[in-house]
Amino acid sequence: MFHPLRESVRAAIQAAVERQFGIVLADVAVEFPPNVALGDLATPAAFEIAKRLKAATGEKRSPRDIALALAEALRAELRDFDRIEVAGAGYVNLFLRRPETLLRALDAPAAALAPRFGGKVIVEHTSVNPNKSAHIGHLRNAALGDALVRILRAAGETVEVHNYIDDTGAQVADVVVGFVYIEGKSLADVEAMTGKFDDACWDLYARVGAWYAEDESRLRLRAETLHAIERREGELAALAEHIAERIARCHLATMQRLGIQYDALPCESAILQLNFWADAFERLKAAGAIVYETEGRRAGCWVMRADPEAAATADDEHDADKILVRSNGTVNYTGKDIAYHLWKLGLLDRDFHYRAFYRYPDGHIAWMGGATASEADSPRAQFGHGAAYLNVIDAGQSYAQAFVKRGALAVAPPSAQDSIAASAHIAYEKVALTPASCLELGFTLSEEDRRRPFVSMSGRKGLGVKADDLLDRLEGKALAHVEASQSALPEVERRDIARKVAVAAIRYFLLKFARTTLIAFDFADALAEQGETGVYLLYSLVRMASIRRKLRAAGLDFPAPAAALRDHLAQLEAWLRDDGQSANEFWALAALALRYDAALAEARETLEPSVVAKYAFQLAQAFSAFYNRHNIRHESDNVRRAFLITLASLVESRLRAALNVLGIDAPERM
RNA sequence: GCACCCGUAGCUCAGUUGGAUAGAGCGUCUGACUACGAAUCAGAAGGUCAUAGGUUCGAAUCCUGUCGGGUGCACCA
Repeated sequence: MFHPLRESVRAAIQAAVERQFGIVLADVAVEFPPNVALGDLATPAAFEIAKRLKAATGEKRSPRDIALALAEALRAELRDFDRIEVAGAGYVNLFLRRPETLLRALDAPAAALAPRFGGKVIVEHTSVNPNKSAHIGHLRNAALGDALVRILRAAGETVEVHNYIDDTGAQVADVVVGFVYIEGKSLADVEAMTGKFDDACWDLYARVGAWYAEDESRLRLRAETLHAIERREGELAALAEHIAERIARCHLATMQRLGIQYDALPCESAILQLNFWADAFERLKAAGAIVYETEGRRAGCWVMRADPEAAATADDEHDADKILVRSNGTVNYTGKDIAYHLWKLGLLDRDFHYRAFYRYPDGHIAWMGGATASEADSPRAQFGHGAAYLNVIDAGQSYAQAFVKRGALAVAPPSAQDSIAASAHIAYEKVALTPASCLELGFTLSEEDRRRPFVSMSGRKGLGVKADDLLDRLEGKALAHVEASQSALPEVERRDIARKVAVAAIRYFLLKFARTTLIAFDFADALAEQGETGVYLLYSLVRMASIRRKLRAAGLDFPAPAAALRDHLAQLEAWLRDDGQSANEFWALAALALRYDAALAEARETLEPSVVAKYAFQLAQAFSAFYNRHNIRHESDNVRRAFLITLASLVESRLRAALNVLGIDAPERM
């Protein structure tokens, strides 16, 4: 509710300022005061106006004087407010009509935002190399990406979710090498393997790393395997395909445990076979985005020029320009990535062939984008052609991602420039391990590593926290709680509750940090059930559910019918009024709940899910305090009880909406 | 060499486009359960916002320098 309100206040201020002072304020700060006793919205615009007036006309007018005039103008303009006051040196504070606002909000949706992107947004996330188990770092990527998808959808956007499968890379080749040259297995042997395949590959991949280190000439086998995979020849290629598909399925299953689904799984092998690059190459050349080097050490290469500023910083060691086509005529990774992104935006004439790869319990299908048409299973699958893309990729790829965007902008027609400009690399820092976590995992650390604040995970060393293992531990912990507190429930239900608690715990843990904050993973923190955790959030909703059950058992309504309150406006007014000393706790709670849409809007604007995570925790905290101070069930005054129920159900609806956007689902009990 | 990210309470982190008294969680200390479930709540102690300048009516936030930590700048993927 506060989002549109804020926008209308912003517009009113701009209009009033232009009319009264002849100043056009492009950005007007309309903020939430520190507490509701200072108003529901406030603007420090008078300070800015004073500065601009002085600069333009030399007229010196005090901010407070300007604020008084502005407040007067706003009073005539804005009708939702009870009063508009000037405070301090020049703040204009706006106070809502509390009873009316509360009653009106009961019928309103949690959020109603206008789409920001001009069409379908393609969000790519997860994109784990399909050669071993997913670990906690991959989980951060997926949790961020999925939350972003949910935020965008809640904000009215159309979203398509992609998970890129790099099925032809060195990492898959390494596992092939391990199976064939270390374990002496054939394709049939590998196909016959039972047990958790991704974990077997996890261990094998670490062994391959050590095996190469023993004798570096063995790296030749990787190169040979990579070539075989690229040519799609022989058993090595078939084995690679088997591994990649099987591990991709493992990853989808892991993510499914968290409730994360995908629409399309474009494969790198298809991009190569269908020769997306050929189209992209022509377009980039035609657009003048790349040039052919005829001299110097990069003679024979096609490169994308760095912008002039960056070019000036080039030295002997580092060129600023980016090579896309090597002197032997082959395209490199960045070039392929540009081609892939031109496809995402519908700027290539080629397309994948789709087959149903993974069916979710709810019937949703993840379509694999491959090179060959198969059966008739994909006639309606239509992917790509996005108006914009958002890539959830770790911050280490910022440099390459910048070139991808430049390539897309260079090729896109004028009509698509704006939406592509809105496309972005959603960069995030990785998850590292605290030295204590490494020791807990059974790894021995060097003296140097032991002293570091954190240690990077390494698939090659087998050092990392596997996603499924962590989820298992979380579920086990939650189950122990549930068995103690809900012993009457059947086991199926207890397990379902434990699963929901585990998902809430891990998702909140990964989303409460801002994207650019490096997470030093610590088992104690991740497994915590107290304090700022997903478990705490669930507990708030479980308490509401409990209240609802008790009230209904007593024949009372939850939520209370709004009609029960409409006839008692004076009473409501009294309950919601500040006491003169401090802000009113009821109104503070209601106003916080009504800021849900503002939090959602900010998260969408900044593409930062932690905004919603922090908001949800704050709201849950405020509700817990309210819960402890006021006993709803034992309230004997019918009207007051209806009032308390109304507040609780308002908080419940916004808290549930916030958790939904974070991918957290609350059980009825826990 | 250049670019990007980070430095805020003992620890882990938030901090609304520059605004009102810098906030949470954990940990420490003091209290509150025969319960609308204590996986909770109330309270206390704890900060020179790395550092030195600058801009501004106003700076944790913007600019510059310095220090410390991380990452990137391959004819690798």
